[in-house]
Amino acid sequence: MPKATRPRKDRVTPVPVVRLGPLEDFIGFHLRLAQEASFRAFAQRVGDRRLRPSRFAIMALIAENPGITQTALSRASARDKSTLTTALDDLVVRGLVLRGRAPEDRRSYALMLTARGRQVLARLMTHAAAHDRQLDELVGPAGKLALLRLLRRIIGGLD
Amino acid sequence: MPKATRPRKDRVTPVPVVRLGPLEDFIGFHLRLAQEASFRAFAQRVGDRRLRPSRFAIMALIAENPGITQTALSRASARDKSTLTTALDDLVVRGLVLRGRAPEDRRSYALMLTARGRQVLARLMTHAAAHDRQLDELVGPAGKLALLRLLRRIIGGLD
DNA sequence: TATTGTTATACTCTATAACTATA
DNA sequence: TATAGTTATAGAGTATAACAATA
Repeated sequence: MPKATRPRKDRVTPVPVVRLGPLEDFIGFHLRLAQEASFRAFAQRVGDRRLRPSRFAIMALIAENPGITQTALSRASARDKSTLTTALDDLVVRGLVLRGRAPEDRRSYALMLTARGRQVLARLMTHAAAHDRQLDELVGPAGKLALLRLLRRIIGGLD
Repeated sequence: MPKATRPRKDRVTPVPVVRLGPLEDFIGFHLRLAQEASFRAFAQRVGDRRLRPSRFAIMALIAENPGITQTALSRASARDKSTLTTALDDLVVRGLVLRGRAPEDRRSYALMLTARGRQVLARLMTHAAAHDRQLDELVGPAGKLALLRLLRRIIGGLD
């Protein structure tokens, strides 16, 4: 370990950090950094650039709610319906999602996963589970429950 | 209230909700929703589309670390340096940030706020404080401490 | 050789408004 | 009139790679 003998730089501050000032105590700032870090770690785990967390969430929601309409899905994922159109176009073209017409209301679509979509989702789900286990380990079992509870309060309270 | 007499639709499920399935327990999914909700609420509070949370964070970090370089700032905000270039170009053009050459290393810039930048930041800071108070109320005083601690673990653990 | 910052480029995500087709 | 979804369009945000200046 040759690095062990490297002389430390003289510093006024103990570490070469940036002072956060008021940001230090802002929940919003930390939410952004944590979400960003989580996003990156998940994307890196999956590898495929075209299967990012947002696509994973869409597919998971369709799998859990077969026949869901695009509008319902857009509400659940907090996105405008036009945003969903683009994402679903991509998933349909790639043979992962099926847009079936809903017979009872011919304005809307009934979304479903294809067989291939279910396979891909299963693979993503193992990555997501592993990713979430990594997060669990960082915060501990009690921390996970507390964190989810606190995040849900924020999500529900800022409607 | 004429709606009071509207007959309820027969539903198998008690409310027209979307089932989250495994997402229900994923930290990453809730981080995204919470960050999104917080982002929106802050942006709405500020009004100005060109002063979003990311710009606010940049300005706050410069104010707290006058003379900071772009690279140091990019690390603190977890963005590539090329991303910072664009954002700083905008802030400089608008007269909020000053790029001064650092005499000791002429490759880098020493960033500072202009007088106008300090004024704008002060205004943003009051919005941010109000926004954070709103979040505080949602999670409670003990919840805030717990939440910050948990988020820091995630941020620090996913390097 | 390595680092700071810029530029060129491209891709994703997002939303608004106007549109269509149905209801 | 109202709703589901599409399209056209635009704007942020992000990153990679190649580059010039400096160390």
